[in-house]
Amino acid sequence: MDTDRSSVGISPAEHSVPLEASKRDADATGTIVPEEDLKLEHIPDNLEHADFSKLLELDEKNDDDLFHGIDILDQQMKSDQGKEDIELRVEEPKREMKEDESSNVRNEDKQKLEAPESPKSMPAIHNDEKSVKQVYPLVKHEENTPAAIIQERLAHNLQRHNSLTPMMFPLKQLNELKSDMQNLKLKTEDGAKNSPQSDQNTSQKNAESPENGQQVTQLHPQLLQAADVNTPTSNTVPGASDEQSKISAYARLDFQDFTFYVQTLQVIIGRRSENDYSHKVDVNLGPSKSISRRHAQIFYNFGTGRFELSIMGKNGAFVDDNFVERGSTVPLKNKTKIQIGQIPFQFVLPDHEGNISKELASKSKNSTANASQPPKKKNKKEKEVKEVKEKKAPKPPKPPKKVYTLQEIPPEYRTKPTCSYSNLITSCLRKFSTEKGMSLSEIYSGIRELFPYYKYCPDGWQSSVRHNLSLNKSFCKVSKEGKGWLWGLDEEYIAERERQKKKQAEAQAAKAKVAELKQQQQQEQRLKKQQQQSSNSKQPNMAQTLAANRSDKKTTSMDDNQRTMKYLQEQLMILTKDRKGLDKSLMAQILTQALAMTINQVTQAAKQKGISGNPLTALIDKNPQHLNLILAAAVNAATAKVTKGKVNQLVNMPPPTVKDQQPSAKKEIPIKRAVTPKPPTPSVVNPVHANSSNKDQSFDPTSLSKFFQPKQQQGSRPSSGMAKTPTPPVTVGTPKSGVVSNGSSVPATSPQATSTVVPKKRPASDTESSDSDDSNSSDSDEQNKNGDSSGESSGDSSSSSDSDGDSGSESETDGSDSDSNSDDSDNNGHDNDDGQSD
DNA sequence: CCTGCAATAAACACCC
DNA sequence: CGGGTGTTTATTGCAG
Ligand SMILES: [Mg+2]
Repeated sequence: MDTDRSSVGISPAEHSVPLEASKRDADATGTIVPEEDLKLEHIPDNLEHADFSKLLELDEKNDDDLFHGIDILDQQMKSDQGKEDIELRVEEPKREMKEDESSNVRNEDKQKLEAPESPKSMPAIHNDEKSVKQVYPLVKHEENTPAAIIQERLAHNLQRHNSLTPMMFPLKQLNELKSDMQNLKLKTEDGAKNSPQSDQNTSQKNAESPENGQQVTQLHPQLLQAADVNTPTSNTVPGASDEQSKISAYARLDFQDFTFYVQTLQVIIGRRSENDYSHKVDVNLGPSKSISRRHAQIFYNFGTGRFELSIMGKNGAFVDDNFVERGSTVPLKNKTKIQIGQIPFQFVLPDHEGNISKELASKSKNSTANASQPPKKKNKKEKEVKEVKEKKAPKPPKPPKKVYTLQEIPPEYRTKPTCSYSNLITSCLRKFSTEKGMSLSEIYSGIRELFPYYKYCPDGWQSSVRHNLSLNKSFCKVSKEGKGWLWGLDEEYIAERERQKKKQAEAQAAKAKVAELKQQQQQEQRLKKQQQQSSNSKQPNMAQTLAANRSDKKTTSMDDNQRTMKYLQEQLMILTKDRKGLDKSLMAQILTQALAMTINQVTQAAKQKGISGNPLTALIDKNPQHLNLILAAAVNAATAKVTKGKVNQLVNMPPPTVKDQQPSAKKEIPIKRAVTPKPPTPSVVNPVHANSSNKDQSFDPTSLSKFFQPKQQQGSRPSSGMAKTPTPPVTVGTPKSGVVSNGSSVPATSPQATSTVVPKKRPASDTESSDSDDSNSSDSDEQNKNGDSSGESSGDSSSSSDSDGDSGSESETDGSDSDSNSDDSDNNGHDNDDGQSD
């Protein structure tokens, strides 16, 4: 009964919801977020479509009832086609409800749903049944045998058509396979005796449903393929008595004495005695009491794309010789051995071609190659959650987690949200976190709140969330609480990353621009040539003339650009005369990037300064040396990038060509000494400036060059990173605004200074400000301290390199190997110390 | 074909 | 001992 602790703090919403996993433990931590924060609105109340409403109803019922959902589903589908579902009635005249172990009491509800209307089409059905039997004479069963019952079932299965179907196999040679079956010997031999007739022989096949047509398809397009193939006419009676080739099914259950074809997405396996019509059983395993009425269910899990087996029977079952307790659900692979009570059987999937795989695991259970999934869904986007459900086994140990059945999940929550985990976590923290952060379980709940999909799907996502928290630098531990940490966002890092992204985008744009210019240039040249030729030859013909004119026009307009480009290219060539062993393609990349960077930076700088016109041209005219410096810096930066740091200084900073400036000033730039975020204040002083006229002021070499530095550097990030303050506990709460504007120079502005923070120890002089926050400061401070002192800080700090790493591609190499080790160890190990201070 | 990235799964180490 | 947490790694599939 305990509800998941996570839910505790977080959403009231959870209550109303079916209730999810029940984990329990209310540990102290529980408290946390103000409940109000989370609200739920997932409950679908807007379903107007009849189908939906049915689903809803289902939702409200409890587990047991759910199992019957199948009918509903089927029915719905059928109804679409206007078919019959009569058979149901036929077979189960009236179920008196009662007995079923747990609670079938509510079955009736469902029944209403399923068997609403009229029986008019009945007749046909009957025929079908007969035909079926006829068709497959091979089977001979006496009335009460399971086989007989099954057959009965099949008969109506015939009519149902499966809508969402995984792939089916045409069972042409089913029979052949059976032989293999024999191989299976489960430990049940005796069982057979016990339940004498239970497993008699009978082979049955279910005919298949007719049109699985298109509507169904939408959901699982592929599923159908196979079906389509065979389905043709088949459906109801495979009229052809001679060949059973028409049968199609998603899978097959091979019993020692008979075969059951799984032609619906869910099949209930259990016990049913002759007169007992109280419950529906697709596969009757006979009267043995060791088998529950609804002992197991085989269903197709759309989420995992495979069939799964849920054990509901009290005595559990054996799957591939391993005991599976009640309440558990296990995936079924091709040829999975299953034993319920004393009855062993094997689950067999069709092979890809749609044929039954025949090789079978005759001998050893070797590795069954193909995974179990028969139908795979093709578009991943539409992934659907799935589920199965189950209940908790009282005595056996654990209350597994509840698994939901497709029908149980509100339609709107069946598909996985597209956003990435990092976005998921970020928005969760932004929305629910307090300055202290959120605990893992709170994050889980927050995410479920944000996207109810996660309430219904299997827990793998939590692993992903943890993985993200650890790995992604955007998330940091803010403070410690009991078991784990409270997580928060590292706004600084995020801002930084964003900046970087932007920059990259710009660079790309610039590159594109360069490419464009180049093309134009080429074109122009071509035209020129043509012109020349033509003129030489004789008189230009019309076309040529026109072309020429046109080109002229363009030319003039782009004259500037061309000239500039040409100039830049020339300069670049000069600068890079010494290629230091780099090959052509690399050089090409470097030059292109350098060009792009230069253009980009100059343009931007000009924009900032409000300079209009073509800044490059202006620069060329007014201060070529300066331009060269920029080019040189760009080349170096591009080189570092392209070579991943192998080569850092392709060009000597004091540019060869035009040098004569102040190498000193610019020199510092390229390296990554990070640390001081210093604005380019240095007096700079330099000839250049001097030389240049005032106008140039707009371009400050230093500042520009800065842009070209490999990466890390910039602003705050580095400093913080290095400093190690593992990012001041940022708080998540306030962040909204986010981003810091400025970029380059000082980190200072912390995004939202608001909370916490306080860089703490860190000798570094610089780290920016310490913001003070009154309110939280105290707490945060302390926490910070802890954090710092604790290993973590050390880890990070040590990893200053790593900080670099991520940002810059170049560092990759180094960062990865050596660093990681040391860092890691640090991190992990240390955590403890601090720990409990709180 | 290679690289980078996000999603997944899991193995492990720790802590309660 | 067992579950919740954090870290890491390996794998996979997609995208550029
Ligand atoms: Mg992290």
